Amino acid sequence: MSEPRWLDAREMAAWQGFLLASNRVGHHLEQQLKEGSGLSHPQYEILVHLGEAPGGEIRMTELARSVVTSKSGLTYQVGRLEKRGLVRRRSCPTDVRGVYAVLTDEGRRVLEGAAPGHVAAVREALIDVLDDAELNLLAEGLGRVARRLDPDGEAAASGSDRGDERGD
Amino acid sequence: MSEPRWLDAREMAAWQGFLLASNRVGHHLEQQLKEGSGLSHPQYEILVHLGEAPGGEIRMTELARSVVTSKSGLTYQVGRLEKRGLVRRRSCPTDVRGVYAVLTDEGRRVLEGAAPGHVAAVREALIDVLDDAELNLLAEGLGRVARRLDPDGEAAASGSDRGDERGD
DNA sequence: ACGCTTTGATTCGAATTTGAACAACCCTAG
DNA sequence: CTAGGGTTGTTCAAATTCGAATCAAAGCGT
Repeated sequence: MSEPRWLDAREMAAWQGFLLASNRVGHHLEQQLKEGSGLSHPQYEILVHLGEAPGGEIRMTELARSVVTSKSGLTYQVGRLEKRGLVRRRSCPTDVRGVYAVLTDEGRRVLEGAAPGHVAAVREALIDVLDDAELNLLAEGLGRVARRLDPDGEAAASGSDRGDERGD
Repeated sequence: MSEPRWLDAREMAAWQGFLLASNRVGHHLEQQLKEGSGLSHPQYEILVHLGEAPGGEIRMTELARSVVTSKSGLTYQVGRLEKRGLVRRRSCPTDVRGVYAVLTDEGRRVLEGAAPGHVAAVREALIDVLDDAELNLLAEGLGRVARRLDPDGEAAASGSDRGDERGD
């Protein structure tokens, strides 16, 4: 811990690229979603997860783990979605405290309406800008980065990936 | 605009990796900065830019362009930094409306105190997790992605990079 | 059955972000 | 010189975020 190892030019470029790309892609998608379907990105993510879950319902806590926002943030966003009729709350039969978030028909409709524009935006902003090698890097390298910072278990499967592949 | 081109498995993995890594690295650094120096990431970025500017001062509008936040967001954060004595405001002599944000001695001290821990965190979270080839791809690929989404000039220099390299 | 520790979800207050509206000002064409 | 158009920075309200505190209920060992 003597003199800190500063970043050389290449490392700096990588860091700057990562930082800028994160922010700009984030803003770009936020924008697209908002004007395309009136959804924020957190909200869209919630709908996606619900749409893929069997029965279209997930417990709040589990949902909070799959999504970027905190627990209280999730309560807020689900409340918002509920007010728009895209999601419904159902209390868990086996656990009085438990609450399921359930995707309504209307919610599924909105989700399916929003998805094409969203993937198109993702392609335009990120995927289609990169070549094969670069795509692999994002998947492998950044996957590794993300996994190392996993708030949950430090003990990730030693295989190249975990089992929670989800769509978009 | 017929049937949208969905993401195949590899593209999906890349997108997920990028998204997760962005969020987790962001949170990680935010956390580290906050408890290391009581600075938020936006605030730290402001100090860095000021620290590299000649005379340690930059016009508000120019600063707003270099940083992630919006114009009003910048006003807020500079106000915050001013209250902590790390930044001072100075009105521009040639333009009455103009305002320079100026790094104070105390501000420079705090910046220099915060920098080592920050780069260490950046290394730990991102840089040191990737090998040489991956760093190069990251710099090139995400640099390209970021440049394409540049809110300012669509007309970027055709060279591989622009001239605004900044430290961290 | 009884305490005690965890867990599930919400509520609350404080901090932050954004875009729109605003007031003041610069500059250039005519 | 002077009106019009663009700039500059701030203010404002609304939306969102987070973490800590809260409250009820489940799980557990005895």
